[in-house]
Amino acid sequence: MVRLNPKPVSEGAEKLKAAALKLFAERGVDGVTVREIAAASGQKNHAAVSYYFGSKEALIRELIIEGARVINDRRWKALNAIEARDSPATLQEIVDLLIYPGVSVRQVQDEECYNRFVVLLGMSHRDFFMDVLGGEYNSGYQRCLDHLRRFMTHLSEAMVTQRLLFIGAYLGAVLSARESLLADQSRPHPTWQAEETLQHFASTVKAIVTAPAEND
Amino acid sequence: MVRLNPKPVSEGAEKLKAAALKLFAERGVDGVTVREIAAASGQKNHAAVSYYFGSKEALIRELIIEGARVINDRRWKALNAIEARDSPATLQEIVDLLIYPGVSVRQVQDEECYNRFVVLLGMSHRDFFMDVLGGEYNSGYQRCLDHLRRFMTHLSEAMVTQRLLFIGAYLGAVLSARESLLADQSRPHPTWQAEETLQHFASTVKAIVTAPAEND
DNA sequence: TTTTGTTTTATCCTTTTGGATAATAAATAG
DNA sequence: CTATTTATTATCCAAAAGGATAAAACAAAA
Repeated sequence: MVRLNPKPVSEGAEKLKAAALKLFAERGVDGVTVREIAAASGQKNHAAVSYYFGSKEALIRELIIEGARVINDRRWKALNAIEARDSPATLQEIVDLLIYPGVSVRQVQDEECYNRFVVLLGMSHRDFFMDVLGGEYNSGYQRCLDHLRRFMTHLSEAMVTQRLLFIGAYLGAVLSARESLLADQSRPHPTWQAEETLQHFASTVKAIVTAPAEND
Repeated sequence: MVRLNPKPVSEGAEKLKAAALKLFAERGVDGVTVREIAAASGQKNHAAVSYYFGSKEALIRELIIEGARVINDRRWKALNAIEARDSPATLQEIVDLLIYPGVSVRQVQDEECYNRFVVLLGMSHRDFFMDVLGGEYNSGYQRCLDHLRRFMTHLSEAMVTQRLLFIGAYLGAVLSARESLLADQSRPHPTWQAEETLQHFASTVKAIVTAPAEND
């Protein structure tokens, strides 16, 4: 029977979401069938997706929102704390807030997938992705960008806009690449687990923010 | 009749390739059907893809190689000229060689698509993509990276490796984003056509290369 | 135990997919 | 002009797709 009020809080639904996120991150939503998702989650039948989520698209929608909400909440909490104190936010703090909330999005110790999933989806289904994300779940990111502007007063407004877009692309690309390397079992990538790698990345993001204008 | 020796040098094949590249760049190879490709190229029938290329996969293969060859040739020619002279390559020159050969890959004044196509494919079908690309068509890029190393003597070997990967991700992401913005007719993006934008981007790439180590 | 609600399983259905084939049309030899 | 190659078109096909349904298995409350 098709459920009128899908209740995704259950073990089966969670397994399904984890399996779907992993496969979507690896191959994109169009490269994965609901049959594969069901099989990867241990189900013998693909009707499980319809049962728990109504449709493949609804499942994708839920995965987007779930991760975005986690990341957004982390940014909001941290920014509220920073803004409540006396001293202004440092560049390091803001860059960290761009990077770290997007790491380990799912609390369970699954393989990290969310950034690859989101980057791939944002490229191949931009309209759908933007529609699902809405303005709501992106507000923490926007708050970070507002802070970043304070560190780019040496640039024209047009250049600031461009550079913020550069930074957004950089974030998604590197966090996705990191996930790919961590997921790659064929070769060991010891350093990519390390905290220093993310700090190294952060230092290059800061370099983009503070790079001079070069108006020649 | 099915051709034994497909000869893709023809007007029909070129139209097909242009249409396919555009669609693949927008939605990924799994999100586009051969029927859509044929229709977008003006063909009334999807058999055109089989006729000219043998299969959808063979068409994708050809698109990868064609663009990679163009980019690689540009890098080789420029690097040969630089290395033939007395003075060593400057950082600006090498960064330009990372960026500009990937711009306007198809000589015809089509919409630019190659970077989106390649980034999407590299994420969703990494093994296939790497297999098609082989070591051959990537040699110019590797030569650029070898030059870049000369400008990163302030970093440990592990950090250099990481930073080169950061740069690769950054290049693909920004050039892809640029293509998306240029293709977006819904809103005007005047500055993204401009040469200064690519130079602005180059200055941020240089900032990543030269950023200090921050070993604390 | 019986009843009720939830989850899994086994099928079924319609549409779409990539590919194949054969017939036709167009172009280019000879 | 005729013959032959090249290109297009109209169908056909088997496999795979997302989704729907109903029966069966399971769990929990009465």
